This record gives sequence, structure tokens and C-alpha cells, in this order.
Amino acid sequence: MFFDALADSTRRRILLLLLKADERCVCELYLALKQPQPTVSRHLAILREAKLVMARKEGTWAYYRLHPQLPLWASRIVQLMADGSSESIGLEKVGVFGCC
Amino acid sequence: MFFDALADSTRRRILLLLLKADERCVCELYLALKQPQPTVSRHLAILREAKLVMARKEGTWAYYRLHPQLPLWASRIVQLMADGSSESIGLEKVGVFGCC
DNA sequence: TTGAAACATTCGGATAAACGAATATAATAA
DNA sequence: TTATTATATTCGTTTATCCGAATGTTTCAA
Repeated sequence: MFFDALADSTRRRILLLLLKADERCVCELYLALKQPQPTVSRHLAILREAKLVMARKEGTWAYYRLHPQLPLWASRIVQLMADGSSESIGLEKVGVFGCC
Repeated sequence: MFFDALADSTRRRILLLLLKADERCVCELYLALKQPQPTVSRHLAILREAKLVMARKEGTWAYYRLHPQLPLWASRIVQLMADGSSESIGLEKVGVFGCC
């Protein structure tokens, strides 16, 4: 489940945003990603089920963060993903992850 | 491409085998994985295209290893995958990766 | 209680990924 | 040349994933 969750560039971009921001509401995420809200919500559901992120509800808002009980190896992988997204492997400007 | 390559348990198992063994021929791999040879060859092709592994041909044999020019962040992720596969997250015996 | 805002979910349909079975290739041995 | 061994590829089908569009749900304010 863990690596299935990482196998989508929108989900990886969400994780990178949460890595920098500690907490983000859904509207911030879909505005930043320039994706429709239902699309982002569906991806967030997948990340939730994989226990990669956690949601906190406050009124009508939902705030997401990286899951606080993420195993060490998993959170390290997410951080390394960030390294990889800024490193270029091929000749293109586009990151390795096709995002960010 | 990188995380797409990781999104399959057979491919992750191949990577873990190569991580321990430095070099393996295809027959060793498909015997260890108990998977049909064409299945393993197809997965190896995907790992090759993603530049996660490299093949060395010697006669009719093909020896695979982790790609020597794997970026640092990528090879660290593969190693962390190994950590994750030995750690249990849920209640089941089965590893997090559904393999090994 | 009606309405609106913020999210979540469901429902097709399209696209991609996976597998088994069969076949192809390439090197070597007889 | 023919046969054999090790590996790779193709084909057709099943299965999984993703997306847009529409609809639900929950909360709060008027």
C-alpha cells in the first residue's frame, strides 16, 4: 500500500507540500496543485488509507499533515523524495517525479 | 518512472534480492521468487527502463545488479525499503510491501 | 430551516498495468 | 546444421487506476 500511494505524481506533490508546511487545509492543497477539489480529496483519501497522512477536522475545514506515527523508514523515504524532486536526472527541467 | 517501478511487489522483491547479492542471474531470481521466468523478465525490463537495475550479458546468461549510477537519494530509498520490509506495521505477518 | 461553504464520495468511462500462454532471439553445444 | 539452454518479447485478456461530472455530507450563519 505504501508504494502504491507514492505511485502518483499528484500524491507525491501533496506529500512534498505537507513536508514543508506541517499542516494544510484541502483548499490550500488544491489551489497550490491547480487540480479540481474532488481529485485532491480522492488522492487524500488514498494517502489516508495508506496511513501516510492524517486529517484533523475543524468546522467545515479539514487540515492534513504527514501522519505523526509514520515509521522512520517511511518518513525518510518521503524526505528523500524531496531530494529527488529537486535533482535532475535526465536532460529535462521537469523533476524526476513529474511534479513540483 | 522511479516510483512507478516500485509500485509492484515482485519488483520490490527483486530489488531487495539484488541489494543483498550484488549480482544475480535471471534464473536465480525467478527461482527465488517462485514466479514464471517471463514474468520476472518483464519486471526486469521495467526496472531496466527506469534505470534502477543494469544487466550484464555473459553467454546465454544475464546478470542483474542495482544500477551503479543510481542517484544517492534513490539508492537510499531502496535501502529504506529493506528496513520497511522487515518491520511489521499492521497485525499481520506479511511485510509492509506484501513481499519477502 | 434555508442556504452556502468546505470536503467527501460515487459513478461511469478511459487508460494503463498485470498476467498467462505462446513465441522469438541469441549463444552454445553436439 | 540442429538442438538446447537462458532470456526476452508479443499477444490478448483481465484487473486496477485515474479522471470528470455529479451528488452527498457536515457545519455554520442568517
